[in-house]
Amino acid sequence: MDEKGRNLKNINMEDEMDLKRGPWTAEEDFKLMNYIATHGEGRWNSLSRCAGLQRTGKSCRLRWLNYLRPDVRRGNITLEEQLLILELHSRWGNRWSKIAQYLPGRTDNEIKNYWRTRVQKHAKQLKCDVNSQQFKDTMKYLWMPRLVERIQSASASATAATTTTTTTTGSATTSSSITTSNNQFMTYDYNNNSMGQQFGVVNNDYIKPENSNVAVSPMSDLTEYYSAPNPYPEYYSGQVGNSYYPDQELVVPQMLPDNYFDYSGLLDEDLPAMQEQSNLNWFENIDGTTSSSDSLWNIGENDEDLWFLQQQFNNNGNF
DNA sequence: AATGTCTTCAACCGCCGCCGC
DNA sequence: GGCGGCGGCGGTTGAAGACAT
Repeated sequence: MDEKGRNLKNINMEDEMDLKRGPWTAEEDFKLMNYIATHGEGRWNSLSRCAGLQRTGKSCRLRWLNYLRPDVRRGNITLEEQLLILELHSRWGNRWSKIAQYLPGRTDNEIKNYWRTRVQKHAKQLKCDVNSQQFKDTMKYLWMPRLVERIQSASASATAATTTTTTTTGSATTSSSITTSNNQFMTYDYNNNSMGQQFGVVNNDYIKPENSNVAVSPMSDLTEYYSAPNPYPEYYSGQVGNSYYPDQELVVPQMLPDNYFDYSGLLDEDLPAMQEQSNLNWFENIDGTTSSSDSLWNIGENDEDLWFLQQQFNNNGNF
């Protein structure tokens, strides 16, 4: 019986199938992990039977992919991840699995939950439809730039932070490049209020994305690579069993492979034309003063944020 | 402390596409 | 082409914990 009160729902059995539903027990988890460690994953229905689990194949698959996989990553969604989710959702909509491909260790289910609990909540509070153009603009012109600011703010206080802001005179292009501790990098174009195409993975010490005059050097700990405690850490550390990856210790990778991401599909060709540049000054407070980075709030996370969003939403609804 | 309400997220459901027969 | 099994995906649910009153 764990802290989540598992077993409580297991009283529901399908009459003729005798299949178990509800929360998984620790015993079931270990059966599933052991079986996959020995035989690998896939063929979920037969896997379930062979492993002695009275679960549907789907249930086994879901439990493995969303919870037991050694590389699954839980915990708070970081600012960078929030930014990425907002950006990718603006491109692809509710294609959670596709979005999840670009957030290593995050599951489609988790991203979907994040969207529903955080993003949709604010749409509701703003009394507008989450799919409305107005709310999309709010995200694009308010939420995302603020996130970028907050990321920069965090990086400014971090040792050896390398977030870079650059201004190109003449074209008035202002952009920011952010490199995260797990080697993701992304750029944000304030002119277009878009992350554009320039995000991917840093493969070496320095990177200068194409079409950008921003040189980015690696940074340390812009965001802590959050590695939530695995439910069965001793299992994956090799103390209990280690046959899933026979040749190596099972640990949650702290550094992802250089080619972990495949951003090849991220083309902007099909994106709608960028909207006209916002007249808003992102760095200006309601009272006209300029925000210091330190005082920037985690947009969307508290009442103050909501008040600000509502003010901007009401006053600049046409952006 | 008790109760009610809200939030979170693991798990389920139904649909769809793919594949082998 | 039809059928059934399976895996994958997005939508939804509901229990448990957090928070408010």
